Amino acid sequence: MTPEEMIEYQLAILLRHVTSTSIHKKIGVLDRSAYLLLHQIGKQGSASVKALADSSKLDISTVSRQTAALEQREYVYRIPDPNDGRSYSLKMTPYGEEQLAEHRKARAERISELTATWTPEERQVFGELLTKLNLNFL
Amino acid sequence: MTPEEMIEYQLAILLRHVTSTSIHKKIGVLDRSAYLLLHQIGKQGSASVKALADSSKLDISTVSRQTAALEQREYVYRIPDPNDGRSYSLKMTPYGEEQLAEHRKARAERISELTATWTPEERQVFGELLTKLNLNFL
DNA sequence: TATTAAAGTTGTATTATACAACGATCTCTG
DNA sequence: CAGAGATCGTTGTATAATACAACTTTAATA
Repeated sequence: MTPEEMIEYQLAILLRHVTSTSIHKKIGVLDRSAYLLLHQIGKQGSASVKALADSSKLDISTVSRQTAALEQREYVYRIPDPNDGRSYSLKMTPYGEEQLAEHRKARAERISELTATWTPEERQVFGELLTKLNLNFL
Repeated sequence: MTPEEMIEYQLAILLRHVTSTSIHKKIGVLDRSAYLLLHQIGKQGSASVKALADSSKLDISTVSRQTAALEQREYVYRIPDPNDGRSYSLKMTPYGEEQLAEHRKARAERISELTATWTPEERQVFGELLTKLNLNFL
């Protein structure tokens, strides 16, 4: 098997694993969508629905519903964009920040478990290669 | 950011990327489910619905529908299990083998593109670490 | 042998997603 | 500067993958 074949196959398996452990037995309180959106909002300080849709490669209608859910659960609040009456800035509430931090911690712990037998170098290299792969997806 | 945090975040992103490129713009003809099932059947020569459900960590009802679809498209056929009247052995048809091979090739090519700037060692290491991660999921 | 368990199918519900239609607002061109 | 067309966001609808529950048939066990 070539490395490319190994990667593609293992990615397919990984996807299956991760979806099956995240969809119904979600880690922590946030589902993957919520987690990624909060992460993105946190990284940028604030973001519009459109910006989130672009960066997550989801349809704006999907993100609209997801952000509405986040707002309803009081993870985020929205302030009207002063420069554009159609648009909002979504910002995290302190509660949202807290939930995100907690969630990230739970996820990182899960990774620690899954890589318990790895060397620190392996974890480092794996993280870097994943990052590099994701950059090339864009 | 710790390596664990980097890994968990990049995995979340990767999952988003892969689902968005696989669900609606599926590579080749097979969707991910079909691909993984065929792969599994191929690896073991044949498999029952139950065995596939176990190894893919999906509900048996889900796999039942998916294998029915595979059968309907003539990628697989079923022969009754001589030792168990409730069960079938699913085997790939030559056509199914062909489609699987083609699909794997398309996927591997996609990986080649995505890792075009990587060194061969990086690809090798990444494939190995992914494999190791998946083993720990079980 | 009678009861319980297991394999598979089918019905139903949920969830994440995309696309389409729409209202409100913005931008740009004549 | 007014109207046409583009854009932001929401909501309606459709689809696909999934799980759970009910059921049938067959096997295993007590």
